[in-house]
Amino acid sequence: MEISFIPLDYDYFDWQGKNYLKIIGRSEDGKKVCIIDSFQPHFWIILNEKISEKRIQEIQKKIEEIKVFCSNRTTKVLKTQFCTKNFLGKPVKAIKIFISNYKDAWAIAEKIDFKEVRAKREYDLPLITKYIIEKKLLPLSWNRVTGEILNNSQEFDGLDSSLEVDLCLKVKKFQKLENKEILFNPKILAFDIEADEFDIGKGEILMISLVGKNFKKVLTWKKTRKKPEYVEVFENEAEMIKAFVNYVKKLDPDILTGYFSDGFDLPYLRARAEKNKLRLNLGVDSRQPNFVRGKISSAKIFGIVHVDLFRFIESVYSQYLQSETLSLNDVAWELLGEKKHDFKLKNQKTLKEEEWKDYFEYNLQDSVLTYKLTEKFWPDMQEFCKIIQEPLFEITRNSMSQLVESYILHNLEKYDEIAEKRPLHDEIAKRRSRPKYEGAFVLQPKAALYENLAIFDFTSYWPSIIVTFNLSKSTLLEKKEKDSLEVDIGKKVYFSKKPGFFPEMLREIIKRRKKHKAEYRKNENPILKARSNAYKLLANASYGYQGFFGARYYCPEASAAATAISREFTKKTIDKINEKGYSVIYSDTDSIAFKLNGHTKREALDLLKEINSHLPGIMELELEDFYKRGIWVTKRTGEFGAKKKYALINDQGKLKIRGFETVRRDWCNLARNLQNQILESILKEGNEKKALKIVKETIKKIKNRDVEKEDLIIRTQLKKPLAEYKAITPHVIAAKKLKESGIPIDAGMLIEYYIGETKNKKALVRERVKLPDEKGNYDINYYLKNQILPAIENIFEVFNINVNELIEGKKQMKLDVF
DNA sequence: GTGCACACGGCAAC
DNA sequence: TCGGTTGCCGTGTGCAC
Repeated sequence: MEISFIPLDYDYFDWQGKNYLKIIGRSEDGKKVCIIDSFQPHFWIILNEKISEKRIQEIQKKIEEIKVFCSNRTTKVLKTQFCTKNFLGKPVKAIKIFISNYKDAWAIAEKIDFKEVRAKREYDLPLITKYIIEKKLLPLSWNRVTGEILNNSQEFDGLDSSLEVDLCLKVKKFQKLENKEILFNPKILAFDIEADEFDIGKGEILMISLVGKNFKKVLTWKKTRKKPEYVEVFENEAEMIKAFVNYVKKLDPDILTGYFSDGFDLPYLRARAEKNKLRLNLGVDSRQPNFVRGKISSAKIFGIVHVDLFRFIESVYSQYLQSETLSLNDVAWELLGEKKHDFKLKNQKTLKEEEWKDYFEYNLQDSVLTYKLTEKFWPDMQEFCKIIQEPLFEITRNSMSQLVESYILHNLEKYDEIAEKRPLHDEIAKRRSRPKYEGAFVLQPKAALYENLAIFDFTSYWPSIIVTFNLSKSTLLEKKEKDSLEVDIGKKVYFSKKPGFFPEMLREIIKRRKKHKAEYRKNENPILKARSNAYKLLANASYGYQGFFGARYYCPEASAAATAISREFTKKTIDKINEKGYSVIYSDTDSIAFKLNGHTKREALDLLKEINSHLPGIMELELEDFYKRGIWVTKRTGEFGAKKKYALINDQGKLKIRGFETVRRDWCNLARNLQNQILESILKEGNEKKALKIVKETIKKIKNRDVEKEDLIIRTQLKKPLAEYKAITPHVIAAKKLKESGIPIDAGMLIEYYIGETKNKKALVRERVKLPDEKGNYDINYYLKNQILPAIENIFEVFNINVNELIEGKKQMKLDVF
């Protein structure tokens, strides 16, 4: 039997003491297929260089006799092979050790104890990763698979008959179908639950919505007289949960998707199924979801890829979103232009008959949004999966640094490298306590309103430095060598000029990103965009990876060298721009803003060309944009210009605002909106007159108590459990108030409050905190002095105007007089 | 009691 | 365990005077 097959979900099992893979995917004609493949795992030991051939053979012979007994099985070494490989860029003598069961690789490695063994490696890779690297059955890629159909076979203890699939094949061989792009549209099913208690399992699940292509359903046990046609009513919670499982099985999706379903929906379903003595047998082998431990446990369902879209967005895309929170509502609004339905959750017992309809609608809409967002992110997930070569389940949950690491592991073969090991507990502790290294350069600006500006920035600064200067763990030298690169990072460090695999991989990533970006420009489709973007994200994360304490290829010297080199280039470039008759105003890391001083744009572009002709390697400076005006302000404390705070307007009238309160979510909308208007007015008009008028109107509005409460609410995130706070700040007080009113408080919650008026005018801010629902007058003085003033004071200072006087009314009187 | 410096905490820039 | 450092600024806190 021969089929075209695309792998979606990977799992493994033991049979007769050996490892087998069971991989679920689809055939070209849409059948759900499970293929079973054998796998002969191995790991490596690396030997000292001066070892004799005879001694190597002795060691091999002794290793081949090793056996371990654990968990009711015996695992043995099957064979060994002597090889010359590379490790951290250097040739090494190594022995490849094949074993019968990979789960015991660790135990076998522990039994190997010869003084000639320098290191043991690759016993700590996940089995599925190891399998994919070895056999190259890549996720989401089409393969021609030849095999034997298993139909009620005794082999593998009758595994095939327990699987709900159309076809089960025991693999003989397979081959990647190159140059054949069969379009694969996964069947997506989105779900969302509503429960009457927020704590997992504490209340009952009231309803479950399911949305697929041409499918919309809300399952409930609540009996209401009038209900929308998509609502299906069951006798009780247990029957509803059973129906949910049955629908999932019947609809047979490739992807079951939820929004924070790892942390809420699936754990809740599990808890309620247990309570009702039901099995949540969602897997194609009828297993229940497996909760893989982690900071948030990941719910894995065999044969259906459970995607928690929130986690993918959080780890991979959040930095590119404008949304102030990653709530479904905010993200859907930004990406789809749609919102959740307006519905204020309250206790179901007090819900009126007609309100249930709204509740059903609300529940359905959450699944609709999750479904649409998953469709929208599908190209991105797919491209990441293909590029990183890890299964979709892992891709959608791993952090960027893990994705970088997976990419490395799946590409080591080209360099004949043995993989480095993961750091263990003690090593991590040591790395975490390392002193910080110096970061990038930030130029102190002079506060003023400037006209006719340009900004240059370095293209992919960190990756281009790492590639150009060959900075990595494997190229770091112990001591100075002939023709090595010397970098001062507080002490002298040296890097080899012989290209290392990490910088070379990064070079390849950047090359591909360029290629796919060009392709996308010719043919704008979502797949090409996602592909180009995935390479970009991967390149950008590589700098952080080397400085990350959990990395296999951790190298703080490389990170510190990269920042040292960046400071040098940025400063040199600033000098050069100044020398050519321009005036540099500001610079942060990889960008430089300067005044044209009467030069034309053409001349500025010529300067850019000239600078580029002297930059080494793949380093490149590019034009970010030309700007009509820009404003920099002073810090509130001291008279120096503030860094990381500026606003610009380009020739097309588009604003670019950085660092100001306008873009910070922990300021009330009143202050943010006002500041935004002020900046826009000043940048557009070129003076402060109109802006001043807006300020006066706003102050009047505040004093007259005409401001809506929504605009006064301050939102601050609770970053850790309440009890851990040393400083009792206003948002901590607000969180305590919430808790007292019966709302569960968790780290990560965005706490909302406003500042109310009290008799004691000098009370601490935290003593004036009120929750949004609490009645009371807002504190006029607080909003004027602590919100409005800080937001605009420094902007007007540029024009020598004292806003404080305006607020207190002195100047206002004078102005009124004239 | 007031003024100051500093720690804590959150969030942004890159 | 689950990228990094730089920087701003409000609020709280402890100390000097």
